[in-house]
Amino acid sequence: MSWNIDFRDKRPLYEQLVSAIEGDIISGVLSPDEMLPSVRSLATDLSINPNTIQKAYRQLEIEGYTYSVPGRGSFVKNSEGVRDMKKKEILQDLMDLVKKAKELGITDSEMIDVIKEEGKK
Amino acid sequence: MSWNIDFRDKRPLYEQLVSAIEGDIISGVLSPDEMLPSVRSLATDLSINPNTIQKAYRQLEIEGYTYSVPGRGSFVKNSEGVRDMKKKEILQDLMDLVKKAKELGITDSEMIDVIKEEGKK
DNA sequence: CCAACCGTACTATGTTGGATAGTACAGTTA
DNA sequence: TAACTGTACTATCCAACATAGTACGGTTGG
Repeated sequence: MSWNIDFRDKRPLYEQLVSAIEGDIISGVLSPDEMLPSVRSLATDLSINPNTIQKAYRQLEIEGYTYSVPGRGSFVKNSEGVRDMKKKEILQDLMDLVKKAKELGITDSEMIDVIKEEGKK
Repeated sequence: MSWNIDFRDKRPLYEQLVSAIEGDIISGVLSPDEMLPSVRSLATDLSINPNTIQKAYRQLEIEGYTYSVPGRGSFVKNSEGVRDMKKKEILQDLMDLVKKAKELGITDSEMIDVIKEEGKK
C-alpha cells in the first residue's frame, strides 16, 4: 500500500500515483469497496502536497477505477468492466509493439519465446 | 523524409522529431552517411524554430544515431550496433508488457495470436 | 577570394504544466 | 461537538519547452 514515488522521475507525481494505484486495483491488491488512504494522510506519508493526491484521486475516478464520497473517503470501484477494459488496452499496446518489432526484423518465434519464458520463476 | 510533427501532441516537438528520425534510420529509409536536412531548412519546412531542430539533432548524436560536422551537416551514422541495440530495447519492452498482460490473466495463446496476426494484410 | 551555406552557442522572453501553500466549505461519524 | 472526510478555490514558484535574435567559425562552389 505504500506506493513507490520517484521524485527524480520525469513523469508527474500524480501520474505515477495513478499508475501505481491502478495496478493494485487491477491485480487485486486492493479489493472492491476498500477505502483508499485519505487525501491528507497519504500526502503526509508520501511527503507531497494534498492537492497532488487529490488530482490523482480525481483522475482515478474519471477513469472509472474508484468512487468518492465527500465526508467518507475514496473507494475502489466494484466494476467488472475495468479488467476487460484494461485487457483491451494491453492487447492494443501489444499490437503496436509487435508491429515495431517486426519492422526491426524480430521473428515471431523470438517473441513467442519471450512470452513462454516470462513468469517461469 | 517529411516527418510528421503534431503540435497538439503532449510530447515535445524535439522528442517527436527524434523518434521519427530514429525510426527512419532503423528501418533503413535513411542510409548510412546520408545527410539529414540542415537545421535551418528543416526548421523552415516544419515551421518550427531552428533551435528546436538543433536540440533534436544533438539528441540523435548523443544517442549514437548520427554524427555532425560543423560546416558540412548532420549525417546518419554507419553503426551496425544501432539496430541490435534497438532490438534489445524492444524485447525488453515486450517482456515488461507480457508481465503486465499475465497479471491481467491474458493467456499465452491470446498473445501469440496477436503476433501471428500482425502484418498479415 | 567570398558569398552562401553548414553546425553550434549564447541570451532573452513567453507559455504551460506540475507542484506547493494556504484557506475555506460541506458532509460524515464516533 | 470534535475530528475526520472530499472538494474547491486562489496565489505562487519552478522547470521544461519553444521561440526570437544574434553571433562565431568551418566548408564549399563559383
